Amino acid sequence: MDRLMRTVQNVESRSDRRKRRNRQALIDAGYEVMAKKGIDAATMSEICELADVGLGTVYNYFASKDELAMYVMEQVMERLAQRIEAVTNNFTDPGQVYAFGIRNVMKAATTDQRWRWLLRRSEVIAGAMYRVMGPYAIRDIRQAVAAGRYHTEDPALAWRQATHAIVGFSLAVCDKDILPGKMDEAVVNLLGMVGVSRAEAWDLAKRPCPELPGE
Amino acid sequence: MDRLMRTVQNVESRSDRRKRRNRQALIDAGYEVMAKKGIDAATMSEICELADVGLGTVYNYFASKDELAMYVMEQVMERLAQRIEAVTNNFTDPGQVYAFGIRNVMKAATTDQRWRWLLRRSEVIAGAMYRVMGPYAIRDIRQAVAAGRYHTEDPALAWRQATHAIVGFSLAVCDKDILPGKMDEAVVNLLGMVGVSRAEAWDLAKRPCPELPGE
DNA sequence: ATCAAATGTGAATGATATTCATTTGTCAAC
DNA sequence: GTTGACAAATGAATATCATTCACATTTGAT
Repeated sequence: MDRLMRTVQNVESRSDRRKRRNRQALIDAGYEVMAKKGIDAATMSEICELADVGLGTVYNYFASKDELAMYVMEQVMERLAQRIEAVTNNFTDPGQVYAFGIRNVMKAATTDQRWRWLLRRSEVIAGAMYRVMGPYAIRDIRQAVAAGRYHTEDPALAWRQATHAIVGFSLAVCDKDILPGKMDEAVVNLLGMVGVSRAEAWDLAKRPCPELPGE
Repeated sequence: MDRLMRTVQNVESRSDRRKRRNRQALIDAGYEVMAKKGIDAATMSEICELADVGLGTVYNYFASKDELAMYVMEQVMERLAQRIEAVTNNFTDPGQVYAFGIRNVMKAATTDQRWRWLLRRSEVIAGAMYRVMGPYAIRDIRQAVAAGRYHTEDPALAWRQATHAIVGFSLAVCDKDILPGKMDEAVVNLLGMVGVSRAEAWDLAKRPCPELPGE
């Protein structure tokens, strides 16, 4: 009865709390270890050790190592999306919001040491980026289209392609196949994908870029 | 002495022939098995079995399973690139060559059952696509820029981003997250990335698409 | 025919994701 | 406060491969 009450009233029991703690601890530990050694080299042992749970426990929360990796990526994306959102909230030019967003995703991906290893599993990180940041990005594209700044029929499609292109660029920068200075042009290319003319895109990419709030 | 002669005269000895056969048999078997089960699920055992060589032999030719996978991908790309080249040779409109190329890469990636599993390792397939098809694609972009049809400062950068965007699109189609009918628009987006206006891009994407020669 | 070098071989190794039989913790009911 | 049934945690044991390596075979110059 009590349990039912809690469920109905959405009150968290002790075990619910522990479950939430464990789950989060595993994601955090996963992030820590995967960022340090890469997804493949990260062992479940080390992750469980760091999360301070038994080796078998992780499988009560995630079906596989890959699923854990996916949730790790999603958390990384969610946090970045919210930091970007905090800044673009005040923007007035609808064309600049998306442009600013992708600039910052690239900056994080190419600059932050912790991202580098995660990029090696492109399809996982691009998938997480699509799912988690998509709602923000697609909305931003849509608004810019409504304002007549962008021209694209299907913002979701453009975003899908953009996520992979962003990951590809970041990966190449990390591998030193592309100089980081190319970032502006990479942004211009991505803006071209949503129907912005080359000249306008360069204008957007060259504008000063406000700092993101700290983590 | 004889050996030296052969080397100098570029004549293949028996063992050279065997080596070439083995290497090729391993790549072919790798393609076969990886296409059937995916790169991760493909075992070296099964690949060696199919190639009819001992389990240890593969390591005389490739440093690791990942390196073998890379060569498998490169071969897939090389063959496709050459089939595309055979058709675009006769094109007169410099803007259409690259457009035709990416259309066909996407068609192969989304249609051919054998590609599907390979897409699951995006960064490997995108890397192979960049390296192997890059010389053709970058040349095509460059010529279209010279003709005033495309507008981009760095064709290599655009191609780098395009490879990942192509893989991302194809992956999403295989996962049924995007309808195959979206391909034209995906091509339009990619053309936007090389500075083609939306209207021109739609024109290019809608043109009839000659068939590729058979494999 | 003989030898040294190159190449092939697959049983053994090592690393680690995943499973599962047990133990431990939780909480509603009495 | 005790109990019992259920949920969750645990880590030793298992299973699966990639990779290695000691040895066998083939090659080709002499």
